[in-house]
Amino acid sequence: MTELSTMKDGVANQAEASDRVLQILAEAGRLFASKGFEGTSMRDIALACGISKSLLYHHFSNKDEIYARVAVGSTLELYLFVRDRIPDGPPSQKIRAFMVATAEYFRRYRWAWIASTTAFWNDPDRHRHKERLTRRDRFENFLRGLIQEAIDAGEIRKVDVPMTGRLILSSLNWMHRWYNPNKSATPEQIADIFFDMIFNGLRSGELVELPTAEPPKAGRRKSR
Amino acid sequence: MTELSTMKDGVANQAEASDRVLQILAEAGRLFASKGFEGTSMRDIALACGISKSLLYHHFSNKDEIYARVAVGSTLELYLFVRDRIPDGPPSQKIRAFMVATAEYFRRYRWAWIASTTAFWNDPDRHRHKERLTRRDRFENFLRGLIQEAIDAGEIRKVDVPMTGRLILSSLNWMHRWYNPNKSATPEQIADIFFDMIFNGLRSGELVELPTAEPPKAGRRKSR
DNA sequence: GCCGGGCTTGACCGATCGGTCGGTGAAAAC
DNA sequence: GTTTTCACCGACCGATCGGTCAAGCCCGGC
Repeated sequence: MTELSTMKDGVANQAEASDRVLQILAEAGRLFASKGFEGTSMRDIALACGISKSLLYHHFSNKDEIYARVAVGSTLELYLFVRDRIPDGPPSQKIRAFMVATAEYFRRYRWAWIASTTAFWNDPDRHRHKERLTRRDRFENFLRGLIQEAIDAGEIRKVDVPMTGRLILSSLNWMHRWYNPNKSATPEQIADIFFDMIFNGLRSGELVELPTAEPPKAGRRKSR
Repeated sequence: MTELSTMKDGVANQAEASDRVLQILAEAGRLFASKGFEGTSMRDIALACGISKSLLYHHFSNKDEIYARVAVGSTLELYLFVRDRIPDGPPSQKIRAFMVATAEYFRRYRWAWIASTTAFWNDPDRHRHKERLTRRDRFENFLRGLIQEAIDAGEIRKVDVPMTGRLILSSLNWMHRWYNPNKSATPEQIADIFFDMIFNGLRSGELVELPTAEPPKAGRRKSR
């Protein structure tokens, strides 16, 4: 039921869906995330929802559509979710906000996130696969824009932009494999730690402001 | 056939296996990696090998055993493979070597790597799951040891060791999702770039040697 | 009363799943 | 020359897969 409520208020294009549909999407997402698409049967989903298998076909035309609503339907939302949480300010802090917002999305829509980032990454459905890539590209290009912005502003050095984006996204995308909601920090805190490590580096040594650089931002390190 | 030869000379505990067994493991690994465990049928594997389905059961007792030989059987080897490629020298360079060696393993045993890091990550088989976790822990603890070593030597600042390990492994573990063998750099080169980003940081600014630090190592950045 | 229309169901379908079985043919062992 | 061994195959099994269908159930409007 917690899945249900968090999904309702977050994923915009599913706002008008009935409770039953939201329940099915929540349970299906959880199952897809834990057992994969092929490993999850329609009977499994029906059993988890406490309904008959036939009812699934009353609300959805087939298994693919359920998956599409779970995984594909929320990929666009990720971009919108994150974009709306980027504050005005120095570009490097926008990157930090990008990472924290992505982590928040992961925490709130965990099963949909896992299903969309792990299962079906080589989708046999050509059209849907293409659409997912388009949405994914929009999300990644947004990050690359922030990185380029930070380079232009002189806040980060002239690194390879796509490669930097991949490093940042890797740290976030892999989180679901080791994150334990009962232990350690929140996803947002973890994203903040990763930003610090990637931005400031692990290396010991004094950091000295460049004369041309903008005024110092929050969270700067002065070595140990 | 290339899969076959690379697998034969690399994965030690499969050295005595017949060509047919190696062929099955290679094709099965490729299929598991692209379609997942549940999404790959025994008929698929047999067809890919150009043999009958019955022959699979002549060489393996069941589908699980094939998966175990593909994924679990090579996880220990990853640790040994990487350990043997860590040179003597400054701890930070050991970390770099760790990343490069892991990337080399990824390049050479790509399908086994993908199968072991993606499919079946919540294994219904309790015993095998536990064994995989043990092997995985050994690999990760080895990295954490290197990180602690670098901290003790004063080469990297006092960061959270497990979290640092997760950041480094994330960058490597996610590589299979975007790496294109026909384009861009080799996995080893990518690992080197990631090490530079994580070790030196993205941040602009002059780095000044600490007086107590050891003599400079290769690859140091002197700002932009 | 009763009637129409969504929500819900169990029985059922053809296809495919992992796995088994008896048998073949050729080389190795005796 | 006979027997044993072994890689290999086609036919087949029960179970489960995704999906269909006709028929009930429930409930507000008449």
